[in-house]
Amino acid sequence: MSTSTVMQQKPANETVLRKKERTRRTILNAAAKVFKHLGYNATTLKDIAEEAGLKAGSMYYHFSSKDEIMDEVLDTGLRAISDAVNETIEECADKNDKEILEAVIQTHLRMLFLQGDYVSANIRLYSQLPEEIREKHQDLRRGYAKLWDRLLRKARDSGHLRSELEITPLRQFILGALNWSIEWYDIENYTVEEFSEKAIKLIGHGMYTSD
Amino acid sequence: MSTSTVMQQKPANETVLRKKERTRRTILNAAAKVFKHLGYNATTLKDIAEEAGLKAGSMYYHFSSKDEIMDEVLDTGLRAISDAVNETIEECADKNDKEILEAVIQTHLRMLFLQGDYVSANIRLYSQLPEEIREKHQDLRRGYAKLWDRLLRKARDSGHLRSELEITPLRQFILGALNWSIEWYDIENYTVEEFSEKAIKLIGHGMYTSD
Amino acid sequence: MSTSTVMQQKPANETVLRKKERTRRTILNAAAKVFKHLGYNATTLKDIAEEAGLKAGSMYYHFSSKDEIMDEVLDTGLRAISDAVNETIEECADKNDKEILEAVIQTHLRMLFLQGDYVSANIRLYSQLPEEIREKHQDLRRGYAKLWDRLLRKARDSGHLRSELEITPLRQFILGALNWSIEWYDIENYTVEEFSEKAIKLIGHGMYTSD
Amino acid sequence: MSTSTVMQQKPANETVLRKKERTRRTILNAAAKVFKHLGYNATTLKDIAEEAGLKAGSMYYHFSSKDEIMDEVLDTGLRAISDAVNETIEECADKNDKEILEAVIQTHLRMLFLQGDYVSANIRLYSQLPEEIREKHQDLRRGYAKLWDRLLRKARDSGHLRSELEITPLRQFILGALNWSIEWYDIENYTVEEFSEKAIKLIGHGMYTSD
DNA sequence: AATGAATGAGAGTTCATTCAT
DNA sequence: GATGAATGAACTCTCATTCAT
Repeated sequence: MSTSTVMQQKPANETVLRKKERTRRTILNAAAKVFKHLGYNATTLKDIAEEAGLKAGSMYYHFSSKDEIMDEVLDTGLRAISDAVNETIEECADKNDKEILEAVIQTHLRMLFLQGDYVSANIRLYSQLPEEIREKHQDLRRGYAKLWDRLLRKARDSGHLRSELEITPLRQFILGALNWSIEWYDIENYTVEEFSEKAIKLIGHGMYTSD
Repeated sequence: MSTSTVMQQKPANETVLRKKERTRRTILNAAAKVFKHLGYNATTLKDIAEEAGLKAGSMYYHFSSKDEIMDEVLDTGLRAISDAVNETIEECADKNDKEILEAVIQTHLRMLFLQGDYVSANIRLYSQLPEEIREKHQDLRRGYAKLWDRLLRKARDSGHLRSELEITPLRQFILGALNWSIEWYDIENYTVEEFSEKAIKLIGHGMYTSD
Repeated sequence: MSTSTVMQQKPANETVLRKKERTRRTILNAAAKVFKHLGYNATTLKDIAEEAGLKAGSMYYHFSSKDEIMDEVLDTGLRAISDAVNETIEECADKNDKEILEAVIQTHLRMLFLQGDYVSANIRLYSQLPEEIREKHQDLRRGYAKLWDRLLRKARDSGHLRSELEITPLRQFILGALNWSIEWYDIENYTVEEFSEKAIKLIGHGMYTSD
Repeated sequence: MSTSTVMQQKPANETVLRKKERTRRTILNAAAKVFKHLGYNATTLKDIAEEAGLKAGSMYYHFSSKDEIMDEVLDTGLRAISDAVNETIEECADKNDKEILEAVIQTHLRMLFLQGDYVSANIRLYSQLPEEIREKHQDLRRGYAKLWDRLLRKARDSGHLRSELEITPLRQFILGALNWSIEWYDIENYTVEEFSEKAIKLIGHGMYTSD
């Protein structure tokens, strides 16, 4: 009844909410990690549960199916990288299209390697998912692709890229080269910055001696 | 028991052997196709059997496990692309390192898109396989990687590639860009030759306007 | 601790008791309804809880198991119909055995169709219950059967029923015909009174033309 | 190559066919028995498998789901009783409608008590089945109901039954009384013939002394 | 060489039940 | 008194594998 009572209750309530949310997050983290490691089909709910520190059946209090977990991992990953790239673009408001492109490449790689398992799980698993799951996720993916297409088109229009390059295959080559690095990049060898620099140089100027 | 009986058996025996070999091949073809399409875990032996025109149990006469089939599909795929690349190199004995590299890129892509399902199954599935299967296949993979490394190093030493490029990441970038194309390349849009040309130009000269 | 405190607590306590009792009743009503609709096994505690407006776990404050709820629903249903029949008999003190029998048939049907879900849940579910639950309920059931047997025997002794009829099968036929009607009787077609009249005539005089 | 070879193969083939068919039948028999005893939901595939002498998973070689087994048990039961009743009618071609009706009642009861578990499983379980299964089975049920309706209408039109009786409720009362007997009839007390006679008398002439 | 038939291990999922809060 | 959260046992179903024929 006193103010203090109300204030005591509020945090209590919040704590409760946080507990559920915390467990959900724990499960998703575990799922992202295991999914990324084993792939979709080979990952068992038991695997995820063990990683999250609870029993398989318990996860049904938080999610209604394995697919739903996968859905959320996928979306979280793509939103994370998409948001980061958008933010990068905003921060580069005063730079030219080439500089923006390079910043975005770096951000894409940074998210791929440093940002938990969501992004990398998304990239690694997408192609091996059952149609049904992939479909639900398609719109987000397309959105990210269009974001790149806009950047590339702008850079081409402003004369930074060769005019004969077609946007779609270009984007696919670039993202292919970047994404594939998840299979082999070892942070022990280069920092993400060093790695990005290499990638940018190669994608930008190619491998041939320029003469 | 009579001589004639023995002589009848011999060809019969040969035919039997040939038939066995033929069925093995049929199973492998079916397996490559289905594995490529569905992935390792999602593919059932029944799926493969149906595609091959027999019953699941029958395959155990030819292979001792699902893994063994996968093993052989993987190896066949890598041997095919590896042999093709080697052959290309031989054919290019009189060309310079740059020309060889470009020919090899084209061969790699040609094998990926035109050569049955073994090569593409190998490329698509490798990363999602159980550790245990991947390990067995590692040596072959490494061999193919070294083959590329040799080509790239030679081209760099002969002044065709920028001297500051490190071989290993370079190879990984290139193969990443090429291999990833399996997820999106559509033969309806460009012939493999057109496609290769684009890839070579991009990898060779980069996307920037050269000045 | 002061008198007033005690006096405040007393009503408070009573309210609590009443509330507890009220919730118990709410749960039982919900249970009867859902059990009747879905059957014993297909009904989840969550279903009942939702119908009762609380959460599944909460019911364990009022009942110690699903079986206990079922027990009580069963007993309540049989007590209701049994009490109603007894009351009817009392009210018919001045009527003859035939008239009593007819009144009782009507009461049985009225309870079956108009009296909440307890009676109908009892009738519908009894036969599909696990042995263990059925056993606990057996005595009540037998009591109701004996009640009918007494009525029938008396009516037979007083010459209203054919003397060659055996009481037990007779009772079972009658109750069978009446109880089965729960599967098909539609209150939209006839009122319970019309329906009872039909039933009484049929059971009383049979379907043949009487000659 | 000789005729005898061909003839030897044929039985072999037949035996194989029979084996599969025999196991199917074994499973269905087991299912009918257990379903009848425990009800649909409480019956486990393990229960059925044990009764049939194999493992739960093995049944999926013969049926594709629990529901499919239930479907077939239901249909088999209704077809059996329906066929038997039709046959009875044919055999009674020279009898009058009343005699036919009585013969049919006896057949219905005979099937209910003597004819394996299919018929009784059908009668006992129908009302507790999930909507979805019930729907598939509805047509057959309706067919059987119509068969009775025809008999009853004919008997009424030919003056054997009271003219004021409505067919549908009459049929439901009769079948209710007959079917319910499955819950209590004990073959130790009366033969099916004795039992049928009682039923016919009661349904035909009612319980009242006729004056 | 191939098939029919069965198995057992393990998958995802459901649910009555428990218990700290 | 009630809830949120978790558990464990059991369920239906799938599948690689086996083996008699």
